[in-house]
Amino acid sequence: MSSCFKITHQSKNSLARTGILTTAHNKLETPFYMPVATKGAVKNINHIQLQDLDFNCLISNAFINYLRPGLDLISKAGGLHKFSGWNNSYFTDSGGFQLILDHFNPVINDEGVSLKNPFTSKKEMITPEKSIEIQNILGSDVAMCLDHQPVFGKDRKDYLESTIRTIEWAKRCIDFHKSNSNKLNSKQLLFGIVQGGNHIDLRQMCALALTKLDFDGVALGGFGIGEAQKDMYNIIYQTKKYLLIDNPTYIMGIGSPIEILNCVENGADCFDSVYPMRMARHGLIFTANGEIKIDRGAYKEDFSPLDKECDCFVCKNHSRAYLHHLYKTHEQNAHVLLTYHNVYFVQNLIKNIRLSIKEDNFLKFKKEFEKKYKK
RNA sequence: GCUGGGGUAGUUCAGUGGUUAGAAUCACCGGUUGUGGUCCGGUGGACUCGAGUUCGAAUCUCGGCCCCGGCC
Repeated sequence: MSSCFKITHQSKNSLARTGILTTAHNKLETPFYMPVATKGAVKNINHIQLQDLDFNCLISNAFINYLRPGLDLISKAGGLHKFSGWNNSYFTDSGGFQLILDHFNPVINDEGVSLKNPFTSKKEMITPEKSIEIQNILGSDVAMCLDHQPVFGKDRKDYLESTIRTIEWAKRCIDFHKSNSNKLNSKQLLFGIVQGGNHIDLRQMCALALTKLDFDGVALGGFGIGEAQKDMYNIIYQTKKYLLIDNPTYIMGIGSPIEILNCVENGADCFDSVYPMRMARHGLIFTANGEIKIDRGAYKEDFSPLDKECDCFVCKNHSRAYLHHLYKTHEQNAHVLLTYHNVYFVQNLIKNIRLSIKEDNFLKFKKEFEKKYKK
C-alpha cells in the first residue's frame, strides 16, 4: 500500500481524479505532465522558465546519464538534482525505452540487456539491479523499473514473453531497491511498469502481479510505439480494474493534448512525453482551436498571435508572421519561443483539467476542449 | 573596345550527342509521443534565344542577348 499518494477528488462520471503525490522534494498535484529532460535539461526551455510555469517535476534518463557524463561526475556534484540545478522533483526512466532503439544494438535475455555504448562502442550490461543502482546513485525522487517492451512483437507469444520478463524484472528491481541502503535519496519511490501490448489479458496479468509487489505507483508502458496506440484508452481502462485504486497511475510517453484528456478520463495521474517540445521544434503548434504548422505559407502575413486565447508571453508579444519568419530562417529563437508556447499550453490544459475535476465538471470541460481543438 | 569564363527548377549547383535531365534548397502535403538533434517521408518545379551540323542537340558549331572576371 502506497502512502506517498493521496486522492483528493474523485470524478463521479469517469475515472478522472486529482491527488497529491509526495516526493522527497515536493507535493505534486495530479494529474501532472513531466517535460522530458533526458540529459538533465529540457530542450529549448530552461529550469527557471519551467519553474515559473509551475512544473514541479521533470523526468530524466538513468541510462543516458550513466553513459555520459557518468555516475562518478554526477556523484561528485552531489547527485542529479544538484548537478543539474533542479530543486524540484525528478523521475528517472530506467533505460527500458532504449531497449527498442536499434541505435544501441540491444540484445535481451532473462538476465538483462546488453547494449552498445555509442560513445565508446563498448558493450554495457544493464540488469534490473544495475538500473536501480544507477537510479539510487542519481538520487531521483521516483525510480522506474527496468521493463521489456518488444520491438517487432507481432505475435502474442512475443508479448507474453516480454510481459513475463517484465514481471520477473520488477521483482528483482523492488528487491534490490529495498535492500540497497546506499541511496542518495532515502525517500526514493519506485514505480513498476505494465507491459502486454494490446493484449488486455496480458496487461491485466501484469497489473495484478505488480500490485502484489508493494510499488509506490504503476506505469503503463509501450504506447509511444506500435499497435497499442489505437487501443490505448481501452487498455488503460481495462488495466485500471486490476490496479490498486490508490496507486498513482503513470502513462509513459504520452503527451498530446487530446491523449492527455482521454487518459485522465480513464484514470491516469501522470504523463511524460517529448511530444510538445518535439512538435514545437518541428513547427507544429498547439492552440485552443487546433494545431497549426507555423512553417506554412498561410502564416507569412498573419499578424495575429499563435493562439488568441493564450496568455503566454510568446502569444502576448509575437505574431504568427514573425514566428513563421524566425522558423523559416532557422533562427534559434524560433525553437525557444515555440517550445515555450507548447509547454505553456500543455501546462495550462493540465491546470484546467485539475480544476474541472475538482468542480465535477471534467467531462463537460473535455467535450468542449475537444470540440474546439479538433477542426 | 579587346579578351577569358559562364547562362539548367523561385535559388545554388551537377550532368550527358540517344528512353523519363540529377541533387540541395524552395513551395505544397503527410508524419512525429518513457528525446539521436533545425528530424523523416511524399508531391511539384528547369536545360537563355536563334540558326546550323546530325537519324537524333539541352549537350557540338556559329551568332544574338545577358551575367562575372581581366586588360585598355
